[in-house]
Formats: sequence, structure tokens, C-alpha cells
Amino acid sequence: MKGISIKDIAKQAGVSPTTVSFVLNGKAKEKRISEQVSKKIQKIASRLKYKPNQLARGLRTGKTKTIGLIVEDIANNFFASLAKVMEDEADKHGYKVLYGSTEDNTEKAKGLLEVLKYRQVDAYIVTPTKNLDKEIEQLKATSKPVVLMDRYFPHVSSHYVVVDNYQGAYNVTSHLANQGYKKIAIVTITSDQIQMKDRLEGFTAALKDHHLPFNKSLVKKIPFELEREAFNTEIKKFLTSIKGLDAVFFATNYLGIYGIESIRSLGWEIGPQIGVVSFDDHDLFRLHSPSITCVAQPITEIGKNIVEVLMQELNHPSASPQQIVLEPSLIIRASSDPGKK
Amino acid sequence: MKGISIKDIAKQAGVSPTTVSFVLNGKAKEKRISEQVSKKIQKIASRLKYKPNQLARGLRTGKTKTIGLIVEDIANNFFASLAKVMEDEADKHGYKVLYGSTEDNTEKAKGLLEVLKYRQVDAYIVTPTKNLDKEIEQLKATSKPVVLMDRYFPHVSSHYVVVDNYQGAYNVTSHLANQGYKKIAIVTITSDQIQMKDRLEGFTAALKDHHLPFNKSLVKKIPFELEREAFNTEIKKFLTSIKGLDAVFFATNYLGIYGIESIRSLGWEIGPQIGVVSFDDHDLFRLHSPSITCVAQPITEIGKNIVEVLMQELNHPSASPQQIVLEPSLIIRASSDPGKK
DNA sequence: CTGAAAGCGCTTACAG
DNA sequence: CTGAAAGCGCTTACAG
Repeated sequence: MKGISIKDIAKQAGVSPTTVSFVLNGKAKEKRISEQVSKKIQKIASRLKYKPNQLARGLRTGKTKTIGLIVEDIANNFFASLAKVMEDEADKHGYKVLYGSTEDNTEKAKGLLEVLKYRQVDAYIVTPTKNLDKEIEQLKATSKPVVLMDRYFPHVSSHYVVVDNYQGAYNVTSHLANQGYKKIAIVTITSDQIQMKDRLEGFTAALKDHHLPFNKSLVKKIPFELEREAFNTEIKKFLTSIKGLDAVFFATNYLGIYGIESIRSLGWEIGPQIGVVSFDDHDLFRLHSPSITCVAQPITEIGKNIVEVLMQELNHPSASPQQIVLEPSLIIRASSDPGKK
Repeated sequence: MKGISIKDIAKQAGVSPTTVSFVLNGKAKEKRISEQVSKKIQKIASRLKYKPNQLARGLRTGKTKTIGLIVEDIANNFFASLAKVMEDEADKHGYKVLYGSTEDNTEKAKGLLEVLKYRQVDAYIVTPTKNLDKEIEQLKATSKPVVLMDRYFPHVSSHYVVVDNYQGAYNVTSHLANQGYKKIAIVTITSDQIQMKDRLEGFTAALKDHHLPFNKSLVKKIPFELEREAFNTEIKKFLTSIKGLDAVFFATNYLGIYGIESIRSLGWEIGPQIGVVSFDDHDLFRLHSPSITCVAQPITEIGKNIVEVLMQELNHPSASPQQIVLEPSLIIRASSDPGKK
């Protein structure tokens, strides 16, 4: 409220607010303000610890130096770690991040987009929910950069940064096959979105290439919004329903966590009795006994790429969308390779 | 940029912007605007999907409906989970959250406070670093509510929401003693801040009350900013240096994680050979084999309390600080009680 | 080389 | 019952 304004400085320096504005925005040279005046203004500004009011500036220029970040769940390790990387990167460019979680709920996502819009964020980083394609299209029309993350809409031309989910799933499934596992199931989320579709397709393609059996009874889809208890119940019911099952692939980190919990409560021995692999890495997977094989996403790289694309688009909007697909890496651990410690 | 403004509505309705503003801010009655005009304006506004420009409103009223959140590390499970709760709670009151991580670095914290200040956030939620007391005092002078979390400054009168760190540490240490462990060490962070001090004091008090040996060689302090490798090296060096050590208390969740990793790489058997307990809960602690005993903080309750205090202060600033101390809960698991599964 | 003035989109005391 | 006008703190075309 009671901040120092450009007027205060102008008064003290005996010049107009215009001149102060020019100097403080580094336009002294361009506007040919004399060295003397320029120095004087700088000195006064730093003495008074002047900080430009971002609201006023934003109202005038339309730029708020704020990025809107919409993730599925900020409490999830994957998104939280990514949020940290993006915070750091954005900070380097003087941007702050306003966040929100969709919980994979389209209505919540729409609400978040709306709020971010009338808060005039300069750009959006969005983990879209299903049916959010219309809103993403509309957003593009506002000429504010939008970068999708984790997933995208194949029929919408937009910037995005994702990993090769198909290849990741293919590799980890092939790895199970190579280890000698014969009957492999997958537990995934009830979702037709591209990232889950690709993981499922990578899984089935690998089974086919390794001449392993595949049918619908090997696929379990669970709705995202269930509680932990319900997830565990569903997973246990599924796993015990398959005769001869000897390995299972959990398609996200939280599914992997629920999966471990479920398998342990069944009393099965992970590794020898049932091979276990998961998408995404987690402290739990690294330190569990036995440790859990996973397909890890390169979090730092993803975060840096997202912000880089955003900054490029803010500075020089490009005609064609930047679509970056990073490679996830297979981390082989004891849960699929009992020989390992 | 090209948004609908109050002027557009005024033009279409054939009234002044003033009237539109009154109606849209629910002051129609108070300002005795006729039902007719009021209805008409409402209709036009919703037809045009009018969204008030928050910048303009903020510039005028000084309210941005934004909360600044400063945590130690948004990627850390504890802070990320809390961020989720606070996001939800703030949302109920129409507030959005701008976040930043200090990495326990005072300079970063100061920078964050400064940025949040000139972005005109309405209120602050701060996990203070050491030596941030001056800045917190100054902030109070601006009459924007500030709630400290996780820790506070004993000599600064401020709102805060924390857990009883002393009692939590006391209880978990007593539990170890009751289990028959005789030589108990603590691994903590190099920090004189209240939360770590209280945990250390709770630890030593419990040892004393149980007539167990205590001396400085049983306390290891590690600087926060070390890398994972270095943490593990330090922990291993420390644990192997104590003759007859049979239990260890890790004073934060990340220390607990590093600790488990270290102990395992030493080849020690957690539980029978060395009792292990940690502050904070984590998926890893719940699902590790053996599972890890911990002092869990009531995350949802903490988050709700923080936002509640903030909202009360925003609406009716109170004369005296609200200082809330919640009870953490002891969760006994196999790492300190080998009998457990 | 420097400044007066308009305007970004609101809110609100004041006037009638 | 309603509106004209000022002002929040900036930036920027325009003028000199």
C-alpha cells in the first residue's frame, strides 16, 4: 500500500515520472537521458529501495511475469519434483509460478484455467485432463503461450514436452520377458489419454513381440479418484484372479506404491514369485526390499525443457509447435531380477 | 488483453460503469439500483462472460487474492502434501497460491519475500530460515497477515502453526527405550532453529528420563545443503563410530530416507540389530521392509489451520498472535519393534 | 534531452 | 436511484 512510487522518486530528483520510468527501465540511452540525471535517479531509487508495483505495470503492459502451472496433483512426487525444477528455471527469467491441481477432474481443470486467465498469467503449463482440448484451443487464440506436459491431445496442434511412454512401457515389458517371466499383467488408470494409451500399447506390443500371451483379462483399469483402500482391494482382486500370473507392470508411480502394498498384504514374494515393475521412479522403489525396477522420467530435463519452450515462445512466438519427446530410462532392480542385491 | 471490460457492459446496458461495478460487486441493494437495471446488467455480464481484471481491481483495492507460500523445498513430500492441502483450502476462499522454495538458504528466502511483496500478495505463509526474523518483523509492519509454519522465532511475536516437536521427539525416543534399546543416537540437521532444537531436546530429555547414556558423540549434525552421496557418507561414518550403538533417530523425513539407505549399505539389519525411527511419515517408511517407526505430523490439520488463521487475520486482524501447536502421532512399526510384521 | 498527458480496468467518495 | 470524476502506479506515444 504505502510503497515508494515512481512519483516519489521524480519529486526527489526534480524530474518527471516519465524520466524516472525511462531510466529505471534501462531506456536511458535510447531516450537520451543525460548521464547526470540518470545516475541521480538510480541513486535515489536504490536509496528508497524502490520496487515497481507489478500490478500497475501489469495493467499497463499486459505482462504479469507470472506463469500458471496446472498439474494433476502437486502432492505427487513426480509433479512436486517437476514443480521445483520449473520454479528454479522460471525464477532465472524473473517469473513466478501460480499452481493448481486438477485431480484429473475436467471441471476443476476448467476452473483453474479460468482463474489463471483473469489473473492475467503470461503463459500456461498444463497437465491436461480429458476433454480439455476445447479449452486448450481457445487458450491458444489468446496468444499466450501454452505448453502441455506429461500428455497432449494428438488432434490439437500445441507445444508439449512429454516422454516416450510407448517406448518406456515397451522396454520395461521386454525386460520382464527377457528375464523369463511368462504371464505378465498391467495395472493402469481408467483413462483414454495419450500417455496411458501409449503405455498400454507399448506393453501389448512387447508381449506380442516376445510371443507372450495377451488378452483383456491381463489388463486392469482403475479409476483415478478411488481411495487408497479401494485401490488396494481392486489390485488384490485382479492379481489373484489370473492363473499363472508371474509378473505385473504398474503404469504410474502411485499405482506402483499401491501395488507393492497389495502384493505384500497377499504375502507374495516380489521378484522370484512375482516380477514387479512400475512407471516413474520413487524413493520407495529405490529403497524397497527388494528394490523395484522402473521406467524413470528425466525430471530435471523435462522441467528445463518446458520452461525453455515457454520462454522462447514468450520472446519469439514460433509458427510451428515445439513438441519434445524425451526418453525415459529403464532402471533394473531386484524386483524383476532376483539376482540383484 | 482483449477482454470484456466493465465499460463494454455499461455501453450495452446503457448505464455508467459505476452502476455496473456496483451491481457486479453485489452492492445493488446497498446502492439502491433498481431491480430492472440490476437484472439487465447481470444478464449482459454473463452473456459476455465478463471476468473482472484482477490486476485493475488489485491496483485499486490493494487486494490481489493471492497468498505467497514460502517453503523449504516444494519437492519434499511433507511440503508438497501441505501445499496441496493449502491450495484446496485457499481455493475455498477464492485465493490462489504463489510458491517458492528457500532450500534453507536465508538469501533465497529474503529474495522470495521481496518478490512476493512487490507482487502485492495479500498474505504470507512462511517456513522461515534462520536469521529471517528481521524480515518477518518488517513484514508485520505492512499489516499483511503472516503465518509461520513448521518453525518460528521464539523472540518474535507472530502467528504460527507447528507441531510439538519436543514431545514428538520425546515420545519416539522413549518408545525406543521402552523397547529395550540402550544406546541411542540422533542424526539431525546443522540448524539452531526451534524445530530442530526442540527435537534434539526432546531426544535428550527422554534419554535422561530413561537413564540412558548421553553425550555429544551420540549427536550428528549434517548441513542441509549436502548432496545425497555426502549425506550417506556422513551418516555411515557416524553410525560406525559409536561402539555398542543399537538404535538411531533421524530427525527429518529426508534424513530418515538417507539413513535407511546408509544402514542398508552397511549391511546392518534394521530392527533387531539397529532400531530405526524417523520424524515425519513417508510412503517409504510405511512400505519398507521392515517398516519404519515414525512421528507423523498431521498434515491436513496443519494445512487447514494455517489457512484458517490467515483468513481470520485477513477478515478481522486480531490483536494477539494465534499460535497453534498440534500433536504429532507416534506410529510404531517393525523397525523399532521386530515382533511386528 | 525532457515532460505533459492519456490510458490500462477497475472502485468509490461525492454530487445530484 | 444513477453518474461524472478521480485515482491506484505504471508506460509510452507524442510534442517540444
